[in-house]
Amino acid sequence: MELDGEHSSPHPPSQRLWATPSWLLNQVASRANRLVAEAADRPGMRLRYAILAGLEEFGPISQAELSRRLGVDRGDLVKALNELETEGLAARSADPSDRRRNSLQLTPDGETTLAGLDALVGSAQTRLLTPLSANEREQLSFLLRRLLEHHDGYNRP
Amino acid sequence: MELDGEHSSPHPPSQRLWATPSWLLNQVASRANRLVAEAADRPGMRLRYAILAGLEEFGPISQAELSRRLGVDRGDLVKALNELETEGLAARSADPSDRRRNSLQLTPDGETTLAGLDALVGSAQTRLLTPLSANEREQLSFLLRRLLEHHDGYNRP
DNA sequence: CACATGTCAGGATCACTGAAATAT
DNA sequence: CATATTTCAGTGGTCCTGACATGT
Repeated sequence: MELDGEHSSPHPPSQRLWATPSWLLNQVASRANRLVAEAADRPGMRLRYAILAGLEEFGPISQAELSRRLGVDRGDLVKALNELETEGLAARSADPSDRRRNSLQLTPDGETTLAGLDALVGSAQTRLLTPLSANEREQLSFLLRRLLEHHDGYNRP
Repeated sequence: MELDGEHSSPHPPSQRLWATPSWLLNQVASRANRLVAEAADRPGMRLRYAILAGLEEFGPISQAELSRRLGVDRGDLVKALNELETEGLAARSADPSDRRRNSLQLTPDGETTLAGLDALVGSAQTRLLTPLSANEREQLSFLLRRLLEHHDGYNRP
């Protein structure tokens, strides 16, 4: 017996979950991550892109500072930077003014890689936001930024 | 030397990341998860809550159907149900019309547990959405639901 | 036979904790 | 001494893949 009616109905999600923003956020974030992952078919793209973008934008910066501004864990940053450094996309050098710190910088190869990633990530965004109008996309980003500002960004105080 | 100016500036995030919705989504989802986790100081809360809420709402249902409607992995559902069953919050029984299926149901204990979780999760939501007006909260949920509907919900076709 | 279901094993990313060594 | 930075080891949750036995 097939009982078709039970599993052919396409969508009915849980009203309770449908009404809780944190659930919606996680579900949508999950879809977004899938889109980014399949655009650049390499793992760990989110963190890599964030680091490269941050390095380009913030110039020479220490790891702790970068960690705070990106809202990324310091330990995870270490691992990612090890990879990026061996691939020649980022460089660590000693900070003369504070010998605890590494001074991080983007390499030329890192710049070009970042440019390529920009395109990939951008295409994933447009695919993610397909059902929304330009106004609605701006609204969404605006609201998310407001939330992020309030629950301020840093991992470790 | 303190170099105060470098790490006392509160916020400056990356403009590039600040402009990509998928990044914002992940960051906000992360904050939301932290709030839920510390409201109910037990791990694995998101999945447990989703299952209990789904069971109450969908009545007797098979695991595969529940997995689809919640957008949750089938394998992870098995593990979580094992726990919920040993704790007496959910019950598996044989579906007479299709002997492959388990018929899942909430126990009375599961109902009361769900009610308690509702309060905890709810308080986490209000804390998450603090900076937004009622209108804006509805807007946010609306937009997220639209995105979720478009990139439809199911894990496995 | 093809297909659905429940189950299990394992990998990969991500967020997080705790601690150590070094420097301020 | 207290604090900050880098680094490492490890945990747990979520997502995903592949496989298997069982039933339709």
